[in-house]
Amino acid sequence: MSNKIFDAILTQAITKVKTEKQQKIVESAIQLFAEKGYSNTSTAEIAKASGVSEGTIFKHYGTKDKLLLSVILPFVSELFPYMAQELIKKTMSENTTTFEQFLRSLIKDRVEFVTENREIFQIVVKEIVYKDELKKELLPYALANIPPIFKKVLEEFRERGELVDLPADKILKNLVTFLGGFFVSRFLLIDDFNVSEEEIEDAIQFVMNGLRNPQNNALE
Amino acid sequence: MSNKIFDAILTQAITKVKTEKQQKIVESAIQLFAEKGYSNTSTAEIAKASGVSEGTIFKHYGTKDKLLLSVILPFVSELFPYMAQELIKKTMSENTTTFEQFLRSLIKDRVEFVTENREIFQIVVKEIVYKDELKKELLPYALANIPPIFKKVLEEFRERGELVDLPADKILKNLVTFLGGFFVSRFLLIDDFNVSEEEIEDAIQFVMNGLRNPQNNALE
Amino acid sequence: MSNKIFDAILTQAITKVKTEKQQKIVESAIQLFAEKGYSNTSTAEIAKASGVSEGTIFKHYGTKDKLLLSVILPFVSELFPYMAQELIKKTMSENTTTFEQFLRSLIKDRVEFVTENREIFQIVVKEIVYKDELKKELLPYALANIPPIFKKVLEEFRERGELVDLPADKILKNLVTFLGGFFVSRFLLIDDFNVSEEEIEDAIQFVMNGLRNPQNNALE
Amino acid sequence: MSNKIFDAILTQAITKVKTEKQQKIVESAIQLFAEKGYSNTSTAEIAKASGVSEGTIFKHYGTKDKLLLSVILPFVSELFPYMAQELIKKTMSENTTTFEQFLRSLIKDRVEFVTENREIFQIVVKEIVYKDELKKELLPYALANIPPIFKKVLEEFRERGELVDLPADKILKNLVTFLGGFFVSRFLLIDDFNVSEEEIEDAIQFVMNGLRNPQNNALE
DNA sequence: GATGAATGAGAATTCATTCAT
DNA sequence: TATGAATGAATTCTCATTCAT
Repeated sequence: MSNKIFDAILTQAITKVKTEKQQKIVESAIQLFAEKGYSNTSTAEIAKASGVSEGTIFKHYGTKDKLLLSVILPFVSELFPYMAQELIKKTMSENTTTFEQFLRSLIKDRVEFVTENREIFQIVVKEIVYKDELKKELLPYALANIPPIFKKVLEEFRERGELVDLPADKILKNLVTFLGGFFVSRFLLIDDFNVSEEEIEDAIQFVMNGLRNPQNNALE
Repeated sequence: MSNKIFDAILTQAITKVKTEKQQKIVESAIQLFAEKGYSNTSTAEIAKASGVSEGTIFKHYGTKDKLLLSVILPFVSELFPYMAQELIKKTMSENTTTFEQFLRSLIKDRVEFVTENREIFQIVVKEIVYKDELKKELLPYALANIPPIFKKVLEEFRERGELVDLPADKILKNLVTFLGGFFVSRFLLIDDFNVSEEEIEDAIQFVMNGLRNPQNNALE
Repeated sequence: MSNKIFDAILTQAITKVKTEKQQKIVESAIQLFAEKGYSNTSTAEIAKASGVSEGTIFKHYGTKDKLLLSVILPFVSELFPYMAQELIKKTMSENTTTFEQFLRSLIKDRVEFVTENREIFQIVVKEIVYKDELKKELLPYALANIPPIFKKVLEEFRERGELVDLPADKILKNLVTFLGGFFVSRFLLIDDFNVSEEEIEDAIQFVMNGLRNPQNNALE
Repeated sequence: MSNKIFDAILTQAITKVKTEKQQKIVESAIQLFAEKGYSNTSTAEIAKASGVSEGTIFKHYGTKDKLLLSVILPFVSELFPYMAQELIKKTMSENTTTFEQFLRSLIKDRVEFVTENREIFQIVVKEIVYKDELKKELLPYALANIPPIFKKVLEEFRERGELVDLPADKILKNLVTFLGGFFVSRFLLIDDFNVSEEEIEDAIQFVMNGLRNPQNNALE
């Protein structure tokens, strides 16, 4: 997020002391954006939902766009760097000596995080899918931050002999595809209020072993 | 799609002879909706892009909403039932005696189909993600059509001893999660102009075998 | 007016066939802008005054700014080139053998023109004074068109021995200062409905006895 | 300026002790009004430019309109009466025995004054041109104060045989037209940072040779 | 069937002004 | 005295939709 405006909005959103009304504006905005999407939510609705005049919204956030960013940026800016740090920590930690343990820990941790921030997660995904500008800002940022570290982790585990003998790139691609599908389907398509332990275990088994019957080794 | 309006629009969209202008309207609408999203595309833009007056659009489609459905419905109404049929056919076909072959055939076939209809695919996904009403209409429809047949297919292959010994439900969930992630990431997030054979093979290997090193059988 | 947008608006304003409502919009805009100034006139007022919905105004003119230009540009684009042509014609004409005759003819002609377009004249002057952007567009344009030709004319008359022996630049500056003051004071400050012959003659005498070569005593 | 509100604002603006913040408010207001015009300057801008809260502005000045008057009135109320006094003094003074000397002295003095108060001059002219209400207040006031005294002065000089044999009214009209054009063009249209001696002399020569009695050939 | 002028409801945004602290 | 949060009316502008031709 090299963009200066982004930085300005972010620091303001995080550091600035918020009045009660501002709190309510952000809360209402989060709820409405998550539910109906940014484009289908009017500032009048937000104002009404938060018991505030429209003027107040613009006094504090300038434009509807900046309001969206004020909601999104703290989330994404926490999501990714945090992930990066945790990835490394988990790899090294004693509790995650195997890749499977690492994966379990990662999924559980992110499920918890997204569960807590379900609505913002929905907004982010919806707008990345819908607003080209946002996609163009956020996607490169995400791609620049996560994959490199993830790849290192994967290489580490592969060297330990735990992973299939494929380039880390390829492993990463499929893993991210599955995890992306997992989070989006659970937290956006089906508004699943809690992802069960069992479901997580099933996912882990799928990632680790695939669908092939282990007894049936006749590779084609 | 129990909805009568849907049916009416659908039959009209499919059966009715289209004038040249109507063709252009639909083409332009598809392109613009795919690019900018339904909410961010005005009828004025569509009119301009298709070299037609705004009046004409409404003469033919009544409302902007119906225009969207005229674009989407033929696609989804073809996509899902067709898939169902093919699924069965493929399972039974001689060329797809193994699950892996079945999977390969399925993915290739759908990649081809979505590649050809990339823009409508993008519209459908975007609006399912964005418009709750559409999600509520299409998702149940899709869930009612695909999973049951898919489950049958999976059970068939499991009985043949090719698949891991888990309930078809669980297998299905993870498989769909991955395939959903695959198509959305390739055709929507990254506007990939052609998905390579290699990429497909990698995906198949991932689904079939997972990430675990086959040499390392130390199950935890 | 090198600006492309200006050209586009100008040609559209001149060539495009106007509906009755458009006529009324322009008429009302002219009257209100002249009376209250552009900044102090709302599009709602214009809509009301012209018996049209606000939407219609924007359908035709896009923005309030473009409406202003649609009103102003035909006037200025006619005013200056026309002036240039006339200036030369008058100098050469037999009826204007002396500078005084030339001056009289010029003033009368422009008085007539501005009298007919009094309101637009007021708008132009007001906005040049008030809107920096417009001043920056229009002033250089005016300065590039009028002075050079004017200077030639002055030099011609000076060579004929009719004018004081000063650089044409200096003569021009003072002449324009006076004429500018004349038109602005009569048509803007005091909303004078008709400038009398007598007043014009007084002005001419004022100017002449300043510019006339004292050696040249041949009073007409 | 018969208006009581005007008087109240004026006396307050002149007599009341100003806090530092008030000083800054007025300074910023002057600068912004001069640059962008009253209508195009928001109180928020003024607040920001002067490092003061918006509340403070309204605490002190009540309305934006009154702030404008607080800026303008001290200027005009000083400008005109002062001019009147000076006019008489100059006529009688020994240094200004001729009309030309009087004119030179007058122009130089006013050029100096306006140079020092360039911004307020710009505000006054802009708003007189733009705001009908202000024009209706100030113009009659100016017309009631200046012309009568000016006329007396002109009559005095005419009786001395220095001026052309025309009614003082007519002389005045053309003189004011030229001087008005002079000040407005130099200090508003072209933001001339200093009007040169030479330019002033040229203007005087222009005026003199129009007004000077041709029988009176005693050039200074 | 096609046009395009016209609409009016609503969208985002601005702004002078008020008021509790 | 000074603040700045809050307001609501007004402003520019958008847009799906209607309708006479």
